[in-house]
Amino acid sequence: MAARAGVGLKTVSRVVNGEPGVTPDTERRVQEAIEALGFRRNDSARVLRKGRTASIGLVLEDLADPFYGPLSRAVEEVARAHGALLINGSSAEDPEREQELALALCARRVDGLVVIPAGDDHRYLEPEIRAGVATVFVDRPAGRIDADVVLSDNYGGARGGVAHLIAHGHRRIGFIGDMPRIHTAAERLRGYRAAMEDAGIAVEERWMSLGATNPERVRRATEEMLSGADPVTAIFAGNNRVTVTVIRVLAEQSRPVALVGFDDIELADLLQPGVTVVAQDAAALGRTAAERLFRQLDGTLLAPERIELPTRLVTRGSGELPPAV
Amino acid sequence: MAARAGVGLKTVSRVVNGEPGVTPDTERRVQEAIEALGFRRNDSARVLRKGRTASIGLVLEDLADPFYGPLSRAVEEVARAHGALLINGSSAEDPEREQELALALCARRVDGLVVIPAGDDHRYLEPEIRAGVATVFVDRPAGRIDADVVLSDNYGGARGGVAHLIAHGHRRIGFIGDMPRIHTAAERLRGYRAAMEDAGIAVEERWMSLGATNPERVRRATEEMLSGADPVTAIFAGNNRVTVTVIRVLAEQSRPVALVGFDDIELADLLQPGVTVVAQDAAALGRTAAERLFRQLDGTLLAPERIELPTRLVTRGSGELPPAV
DNA sequence: TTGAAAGCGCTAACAT
DNA sequence: ATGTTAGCGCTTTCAA
Repeated sequence: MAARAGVGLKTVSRVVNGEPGVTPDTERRVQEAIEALGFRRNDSARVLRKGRTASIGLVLEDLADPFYGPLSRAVEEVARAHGALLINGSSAEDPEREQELALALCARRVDGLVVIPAGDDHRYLEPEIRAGVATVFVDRPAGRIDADVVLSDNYGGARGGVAHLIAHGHRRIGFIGDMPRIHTAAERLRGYRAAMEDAGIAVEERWMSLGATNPERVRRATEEMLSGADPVTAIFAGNNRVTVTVIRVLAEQSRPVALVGFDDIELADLLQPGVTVVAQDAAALGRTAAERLFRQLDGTLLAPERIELPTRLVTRGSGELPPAV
Repeated sequence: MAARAGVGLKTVSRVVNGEPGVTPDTERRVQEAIEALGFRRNDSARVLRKGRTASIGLVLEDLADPFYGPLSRAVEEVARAHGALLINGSSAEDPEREQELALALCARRVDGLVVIPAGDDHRYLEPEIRAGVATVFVDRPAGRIDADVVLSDNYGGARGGVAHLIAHGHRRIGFIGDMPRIHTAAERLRGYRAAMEDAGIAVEERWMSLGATNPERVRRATEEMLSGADPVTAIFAGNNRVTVTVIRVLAEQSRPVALVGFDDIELADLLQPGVTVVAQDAAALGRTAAERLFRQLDGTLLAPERIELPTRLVTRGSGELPPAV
């Protein structure tokens, strides 16, 4: 490479990186050689030498979920603004896979890591963090480790949503959520209980159903709450997956059942009735986390913080239905 | 590291990589040292030496688009099955950004590249391909370069969808699509024209509108087609973004207008009427492309091929409405 | 079974 | 303005 241009190795390096101190004439000669020989810089070697990879990792649950797409995109935008690439992987809600992925990313020497936890113990990241890998957790808190966390106000959002149903006259309100080991699910359930308690309503066991969010289970849970002697008159759906299935089941019912869902859904406004939701801003979640990550990297070393983003109640009709007699 | 365990450098390497030829006793000593000193293998150096990175790149249009989420996830699954990580970036439909991203990925020495083209000239990838980077294009064909391509049958799908409308009595049918420079948009328009021609219908200019898919423009285009002397009685929407906006506009109309959309949409079955669509399988697109990529990598060197996946007409009501008088 | 030496492609530090 | 040297952390090769 250098030989072909008849210059020293370092000069080539200078040209490639646009560093100063090269005569226009030499530069041209080097450029020619680059073209002719088809030179392609090897960033692996560069990384090895410089210590920074200009890439960050994102471990999330499922890239195909409409909630994580925008989040991921927001992280990518911030990374791009900082000249970094994004490597991402899906944990599929499996703690082991989360760890495996996160450590693989660290072995690649990503500069930082944004993690949407599947597990509840992140001590395995301690050596990495000590070694300088910036780390931020999003959507759910880190487990057994002190780190930056960016969350939505799951508790407050759910509490507000359920209070909204109560304000519209409901007392028998069902809650269908994700597996209780998932932090967001637990928090939303807590919000549900709080709103009910605020209204002096004693919650019955059969009004609550936590578990996998696959359509079959959610359908069964919904149907059970709607049958029997004193069926619920309203349902609070714990996330977007649940909401979609509950909508399907409610559409088959003869009497109207009120519904408020956590997470916004596309076309929710066009259904009959429109679906009232507690919306969280997935993009803001991602953006905030990524910005925090790069601030860690900038050396503005700040103490780990817990940032909570507000949710927003969007009324569209389904949450304002009165209890059916 | 090696010093601490009192062994040679290579022995540590052997232990870390689980290579044979180490006494259990020595291995234990090395493991201890690893724990104590918090060793973390640096894959950058490994890559530099081995030549392969066990990672592939994915350049797509927008990770936040519900069409690309599942596609990306499918690519990731295949990569994972082959022990590779996925690095992905969004081109935002900007050819320059596509190129910048693709080349950045190549500089990182990804083993392969899956590209959803934004531009129509991919000669810039020739040196990379020659250097051994496996490359597959998805969703849209490569430009001015001979490479593997995995596509949906955009032409046939659109033709079938429009024929469906014609079969239900429509003759004045509008087509609203993406910018004509985008291959899928052009192909779908071609399918529209073919179906119309098959039926002996002379297409009028004002029935066709191609351009950006932002809500404002699509809304305007829809409203124009629906006004005037001989308004269209049916609309074929060129992709999921367009469909969503058209649904909104149609919901405001007093008379019913038939609609068939390209791409499936969540909750399309629950709207009134249900939305008839030409569905493509985004996950299959991604899976097929990624599998092809790894077959290139496996050395089963095959000649570049063009694979076309079928689409599926899903009737739900909106496409079966008769023309309103 | 183990180790020493060379080198992957690059850049930082120091000549010239 | 340009070149030389050393070394990033690992694996490959060959020798002990």
